[in-house]
Amino acid sequence: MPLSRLNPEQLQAAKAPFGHNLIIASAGTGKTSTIVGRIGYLLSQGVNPEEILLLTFTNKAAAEMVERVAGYFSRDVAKRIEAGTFHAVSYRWLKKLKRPIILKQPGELKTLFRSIYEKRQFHHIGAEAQPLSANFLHDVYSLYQNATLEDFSEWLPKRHEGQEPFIDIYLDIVREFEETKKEFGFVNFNDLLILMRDEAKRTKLPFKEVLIDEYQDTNELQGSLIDAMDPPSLFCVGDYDQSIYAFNGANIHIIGSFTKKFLDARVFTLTKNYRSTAPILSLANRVIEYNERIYPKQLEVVRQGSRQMPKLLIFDNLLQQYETIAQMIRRSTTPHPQIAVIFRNNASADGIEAMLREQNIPCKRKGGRSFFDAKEVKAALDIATLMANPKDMMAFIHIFEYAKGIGSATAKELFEGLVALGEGSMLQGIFRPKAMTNPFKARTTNYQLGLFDHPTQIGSVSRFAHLGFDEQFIAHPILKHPALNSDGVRFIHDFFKLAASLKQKKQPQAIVRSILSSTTYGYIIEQLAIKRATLKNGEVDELKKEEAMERIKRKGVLLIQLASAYNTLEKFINAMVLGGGELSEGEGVNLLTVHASKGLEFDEVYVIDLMDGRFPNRKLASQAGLIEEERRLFYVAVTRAKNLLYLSYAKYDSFKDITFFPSQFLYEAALLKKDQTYEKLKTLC
DNA sequence: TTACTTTGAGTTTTT
DNA sequence: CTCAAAGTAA
Repeated sequence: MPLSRLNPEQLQAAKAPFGHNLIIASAGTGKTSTIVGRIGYLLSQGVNPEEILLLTFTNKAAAEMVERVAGYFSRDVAKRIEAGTFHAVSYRWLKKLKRPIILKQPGELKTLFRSIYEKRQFHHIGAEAQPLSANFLHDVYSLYQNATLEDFSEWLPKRHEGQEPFIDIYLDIVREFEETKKEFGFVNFNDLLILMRDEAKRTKLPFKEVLIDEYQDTNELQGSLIDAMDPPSLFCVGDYDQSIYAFNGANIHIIGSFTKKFLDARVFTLTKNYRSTAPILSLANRVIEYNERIYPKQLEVVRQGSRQMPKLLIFDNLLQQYETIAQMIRRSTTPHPQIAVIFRNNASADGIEAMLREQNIPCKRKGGRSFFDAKEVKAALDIATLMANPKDMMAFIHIFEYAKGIGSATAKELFEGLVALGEGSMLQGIFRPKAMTNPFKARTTNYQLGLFDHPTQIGSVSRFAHLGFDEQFIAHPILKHPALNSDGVRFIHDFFKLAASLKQKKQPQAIVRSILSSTTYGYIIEQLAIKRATLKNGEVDELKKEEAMERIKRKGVLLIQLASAYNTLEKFINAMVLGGGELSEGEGVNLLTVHASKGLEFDEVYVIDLMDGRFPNRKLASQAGLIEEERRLFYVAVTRAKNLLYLSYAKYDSFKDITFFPSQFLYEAALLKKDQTYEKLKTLC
């Protein structure tokens, strides 16, 4: 029973009565054990696993907790618990309710937003300020959805000065954006939560208790979703000092006002730290004391024995820092997976990774974003997406843009042509096209003036007869498109063949394999490799091309591996969107941003690049309240360490010729003696 | 409308 | 340095 392993204060929390329970769990106090214990307690009290909802910050965290529950009970019981991120759970529920939604990669819908934005004119408005750019407006809107329940027109001018004159145009863009998404069934991450909230308002969900991990990072949208679910019992676990997602609308007010919101609230505080040694903890506490306290912090160190002091490492040069740390890691007796290098900005990762590679030290880096951003991965997933959702015009366009002579405009017309030929179904349009003289009605009226009704002229089918394709294909009405050249026709032919073979398959892995070995995909990656190997003078470096091809193939292998874990194509594709960012590549030393390190622990930790401007990020910290958030980031970083903690900074970047001052947190940690530099840094916030 | 060239802007963190 | 936007030729 998981409860027997808990200490008295954890046990008290785990056995809390049903109701509104808040558990303040500082770093390393056994938060996960307490949640697992709580689930165990609920199950022992006769609550069905299906009636438990566990919301976590990452899907990995959810999987780990479910795994631990499985260890105490059975896999079958654990699997029936509804667990995952807010987004993943919402997605599953909306699917269960048969809502017609297609989850798209965030960047995709941003492109859609941009195309809607570009139809608008701004210059006729005599405003002093420049309008926000399309990308920026999209991000502002997305933050708005997460951060507040106010009207956009109220919220935006408060945050962006001088933007009132544009607000009507912005509202119109947003309206069309929402309408277009609805029309295609596309949803993004925010929509999942919003739609789920609407469902929760309409119908009572079957949960007896909702457990929320990392409650301090809940934003207004997530908060309103929980309110809408209105479960009979809440079990919220968090730590004020670890709130680091303000940029995503996280609001520490939500955890701070829990007892005001629920007058019957019970608060449990876990005070015993099992993770870190005393010197590490006291360093962390010294720094976080500089933030205003909401709850008093009274951490007790449990661990005794060897107590190595945290070490400050100072370097003259940035590269020297990376090099020396790589050497220290090489000489360390700590197993590599128990070592982490933690930094504020992803930019730090490249330097340290290169140095580790040089010394043959394997390392593991969160490769999620960059992996799925790669064009070759996108192309493969777009093809797969199209098989799962044949209505996805964006995926179709992305694929067909690779064909020579076909751009986004023609690709769109081809898609619409196929849909017309298939009487609403693109796939049917490919395989069983309706007899139709010309699927491109709109075009005939204003383009090339109907020339292509004559068999030998442009747009007629017979002009491709010499390419040697079978008669049935040559007769396909889609080939009547006047803009097509023989390259385009060949591409269409190969794609049709691929689509036919994919239609036979069900297993995602088999589908991915077919895609990767297809002529269409081969053609796409050939183009990508050539582009990457093209030198400034326009020549193609064959060696470079080979290398590019090699990298592309490696990603393909990974994609096949990823696909093996799923038994339907739809599940696979959506898991890639929902959990794609969590996937990491490689084995060995962990390279992590502070944000990514949340919830993890390591024997030996290096927090690097602790320079003013980088950490804290000066551009951000100068804004009100954000130096506190940077300080919490520092707190999260150092509290990852169990035994050994190294903090490092470099005085100079010789590549960019920048001189650095040490981070103010090093002074606050009393690793540096407060001097004029510190006084100067303080004035900057 | 596409394909290619040049210019220019930007580099925080994530589901 | 990378990548997107803008410009330009066909």
